[in-house]
Amino acid sequence: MLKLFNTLTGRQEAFESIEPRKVRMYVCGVTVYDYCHIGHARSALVFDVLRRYLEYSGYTVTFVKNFTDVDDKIIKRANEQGVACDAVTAKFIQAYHEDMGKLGIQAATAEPKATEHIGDIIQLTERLIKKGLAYVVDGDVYFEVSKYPEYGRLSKRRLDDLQAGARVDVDQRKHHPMDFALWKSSKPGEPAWESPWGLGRPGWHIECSAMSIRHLGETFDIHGGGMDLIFPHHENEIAQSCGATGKEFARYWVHNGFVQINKEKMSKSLGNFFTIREIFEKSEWPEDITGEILRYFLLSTHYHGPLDFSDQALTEAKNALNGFYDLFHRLSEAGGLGEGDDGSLRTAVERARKSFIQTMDDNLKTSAAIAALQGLRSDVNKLLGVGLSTESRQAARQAFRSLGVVLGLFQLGRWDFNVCVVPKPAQLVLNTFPPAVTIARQIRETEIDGKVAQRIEAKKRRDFKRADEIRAELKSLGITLEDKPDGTTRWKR
RNA sequence: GGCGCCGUACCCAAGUGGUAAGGGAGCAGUCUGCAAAACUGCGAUGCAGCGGUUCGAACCCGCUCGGCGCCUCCA
Repeated sequence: MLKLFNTLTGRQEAFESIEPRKVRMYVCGVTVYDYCHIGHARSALVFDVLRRYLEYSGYTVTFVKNFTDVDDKIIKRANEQGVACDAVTAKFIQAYHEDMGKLGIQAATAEPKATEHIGDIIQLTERLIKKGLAYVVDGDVYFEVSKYPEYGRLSKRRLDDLQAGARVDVDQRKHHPMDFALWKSSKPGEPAWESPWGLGRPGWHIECSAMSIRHLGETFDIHGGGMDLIFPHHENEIAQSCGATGKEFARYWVHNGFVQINKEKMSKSLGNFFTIREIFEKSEWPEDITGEILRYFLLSTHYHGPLDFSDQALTEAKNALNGFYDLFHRLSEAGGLGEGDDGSLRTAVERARKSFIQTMDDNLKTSAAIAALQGLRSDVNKLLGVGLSTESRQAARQAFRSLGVVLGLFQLGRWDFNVCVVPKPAQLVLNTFPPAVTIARQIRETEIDGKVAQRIEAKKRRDFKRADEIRAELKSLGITLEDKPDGTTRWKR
């Protein structure tokens, strides 16, 4: 039974879906005016994993993630670059899909854009005005916070407290400093739509209410986003939606913690952010490996806490992952026969699976779930030392694959994590290159394999000096060699 | 000022009242021409600090300290 920390109640609660075996969830995506950084990646990944785990647990998940494609920052960016707003948003929506795709983040069931829901937004705004929860001033529409008595229940704030901390430059036309715009009249040159209040565009918060209600209904199961969205964004969504419908909006509110650099929140204003594509560009590893490293890193901490990003952290993730892929490679190789203990394997797999489920059920403790997989890795390595049947080796690999898919890990093929075997000299005529690798990688791997073959020859002549030179040369290029007992050599990055 | 998150070994990180998992790094050993991998062993008498509750606390309560965040756009 899955338990989730619900920001609304401040407690961890057993998750029960409204409809049996079905989950409807909404996650706030990004405002598309720039490339995404790792903070965005973390949020996207956390909810990607939540979705995967719900599906693993047998739910059918309707997962909606929006794009905010009308906003001050977009307008500013478009003006700076002298292009239309929709050129900016189209570019960064595509970039979003590219970047998140590299991280193995699955597309949502629906990915609506604010501009596609102007009608819904206007309708919802009218509904709020009719109910007396919103008022019109000079073509702007504001939500009147004091008319929603429960305002502050998500962020645990009281209007009085907020008022005390409110800044000086409050718009005097507002009834209360915390009143927020549902509809903004537009200046010339800005994107604008016809509305009962004149030409204008939606405020930020209203779009999520309109889109979630449209795609998921007035009450749905899970609403997620980064912790910085709790106030005011999600607070305002609740006020609008519940105000308009008179029903509960989302039942479980899930928020992820920040990615930090040197203990500080990663943010544009501090300039301490790394974009996802920047990391891929700078990575010394190929794209699919870098993606898995990032995923492993981002999941190595519980989603609710802060996570410090650093080169060292990435290296540690890579090292930890190496151990898994080394094992997968061993599992794929022939040999290792002997007095196999296939029953012990089944026991180990079952133990790992139980532990994995138990920790994931406990508010998605991915760090502990990974620990369960590490335990299985250790168990399988030991069993392999004794010997396992071909069937058991396949079953072991399959166990890692099937649990790993929940985290989006361990799906790469036996060759793809840069573990390759150069055959014995007699077999050198055989081409063993994997078909999936890129041309660039093939060329580099060809060179490596040439060196390795030279070294095997040197070893045959018992010219260990030459053999060690080649090893050192490759080591300086980040290539590690492993001589296997059967005379073949395995290399990896 | 209000609200919230976090604080466990060199690093990451479990544990949520019964006497500190796991991984990475490091060191030592087995193996190896040498390495690598794997395996074995070592590694916090202590869980930010101080009090309290308890037979017993990293876990519960109180206070304090430290880091971060939100209250303005922010994943």
